Amino acid sequence: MNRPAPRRRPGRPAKADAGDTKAELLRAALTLFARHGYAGTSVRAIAREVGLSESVLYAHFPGKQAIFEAALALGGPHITVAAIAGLDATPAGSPAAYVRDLAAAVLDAWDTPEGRRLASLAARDGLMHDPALADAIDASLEHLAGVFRRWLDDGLIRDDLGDADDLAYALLSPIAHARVLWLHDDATPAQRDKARERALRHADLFARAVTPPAARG
Amino acid sequence: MNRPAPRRRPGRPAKADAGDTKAELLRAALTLFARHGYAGTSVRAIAREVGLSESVLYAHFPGKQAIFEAALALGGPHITVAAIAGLDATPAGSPAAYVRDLAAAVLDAWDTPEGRRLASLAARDGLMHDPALADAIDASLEHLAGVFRRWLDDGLIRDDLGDADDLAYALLSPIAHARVLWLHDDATPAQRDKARERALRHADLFARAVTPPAARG
DNA sequence: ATTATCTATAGATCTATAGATAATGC
DNA sequence: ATTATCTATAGATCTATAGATAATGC
Repeated sequence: MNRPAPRRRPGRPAKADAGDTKAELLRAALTLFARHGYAGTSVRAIAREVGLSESVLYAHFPGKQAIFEAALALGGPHITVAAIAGLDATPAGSPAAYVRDLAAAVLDAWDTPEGRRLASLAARDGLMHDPALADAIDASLEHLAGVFRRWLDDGLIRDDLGDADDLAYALLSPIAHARVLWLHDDATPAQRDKARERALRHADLFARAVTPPAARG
Repeated sequence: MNRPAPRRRPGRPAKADAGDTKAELLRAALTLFARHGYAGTSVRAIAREVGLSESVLYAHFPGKQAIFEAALALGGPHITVAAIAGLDATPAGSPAAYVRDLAAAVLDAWDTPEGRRLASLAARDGLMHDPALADAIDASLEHLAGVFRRWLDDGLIRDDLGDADDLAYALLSPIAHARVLWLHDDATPAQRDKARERALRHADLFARAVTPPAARG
C-alpha cells in the first residue's frame, strides 16, 4: 500500500519533509495490528511502513504495548454506542422506520476503513473477550431494550414474542454477526455488500415480525 | 494447567514413560494457539507445555505451520455442519420443536473444550476470514434455508416475514454470535451460561415469530 | 538548547538442524 | 537398525537503548 519510502539521512528533517509522524505511526500500527495481530506485528514493521527507522517509535511511545493501546483508542467501541444513541427513537417515527435506521446507522459506523480494521483487531487479539468491549455490547443492547420497553408499554410492537432484552438481541446480533463475518479488514467489496444486504434484510424481517397484527395491512 | 514436567534424560524413553507424544503435542498446540494466536505461540512453548525439548516437535511435524494446520483439523467447522444435518427435519416434528432442537444441538457441539478453543483460534488467526470457514457457514445456512423452503411450501410457517434465506440467517446468526461472544476459550462459566440462555431464548422467540396466526392458540 | 531523526548494538527470543544418546524390536 | 528423545548451536528475528547528527526556534 505504501511506497517502501527511501530512508532519511540522520538529523532532524527539514520542516518541508516533516509530516505528522505520530499520527502516521498510529495509522500504520492499526493497519498492521489488524492484519497480523499484536504478536505478528513488529515495531520494526510499523516503522518501515511509514518509512522511518524503528527507533523513532520509542521517541513517540514508551513501547510496543503503548502503541497498541493508542491505536486501539483511535476508534473504540464507543463509536457503535454513539451511533445507536444518536438515533431518534421518539414515537414520532414508526418502530419499523427506527429499526431500519438503526441498521443503516451501525453499518455506516462500521463499514469504514478504521471500523473494519478495528473489527479485525478485536477478533485477532482477543479483545472480543475484553471487559471493555463486553460492556459496550451490553450498553448497546440495554439501550435498545429500553426503546423496546417503551414500545411494548405503548402497544406499538407485538408483546407475545419475547421481552425487551430478547427483542434487542434478536435485532442486533444478526447485524453484529454480519460485521464479524464480512466487515473485517480484509473483506472483499463483495463481502461488504453481502454484510450490508444481510443486515438490512434482517432489519426488515425483524420490523415485519414485531409489527402487531392490528397494524398490518 | 500442566505441571512444569521434569526434563527427560537423553535417549529414547522406556516404554512405561512413553505417552502418545504426537497427540499430546497437538492438544497443547491447540490450547496455546487458541490462547495466544499463531504468532504469539512459540514452538518452544508447545514443547514445554508437554514437558519435552523443542526439537522433538520437528520429529513429528515438518514445522510450526504444519502443527498449526494439524491442530486446526482436530475439530474443524464440519462439526457444526454435522450437528445441523443430523437433526430430524421431517414434518413429523413441529417447526417450533425443530428450531429448539437445532439451537440445543449446535450449542452442544460448540460448548466443549475443543469447540471453545476452535472458536478462539478462528477469531485469533483470521480464520473467520478463511474461505473454508466461509463455505461451512454458507453450507449450514443453505441447509437450514432448504428446510424452511419446504415448510414455507407446506404452509407450516409464516410466509410474510422474509424468504427462506432471510429466515435461516435470522435464526442462526444470533446463535453463532453467542458463540463468538461467550463460547470462546477463556469464557467464564457465567459467560457460557449466558451464551446458552441467549441462544435458547432466541430460538424460542424465533419459533413464536414464524408460527402462523392460524396455528397460534 | 531542543527536537526529530538516524546508526549501531545489546541481549532476548525464535525456528530449525546436526549430531549424541539410549531404549526398542528384529 | 530403528525410534524417540536429548543437547548444542546457527542464524534470523525482536524490543529497546545509547549516542550521533542536523534542523528548528529562541
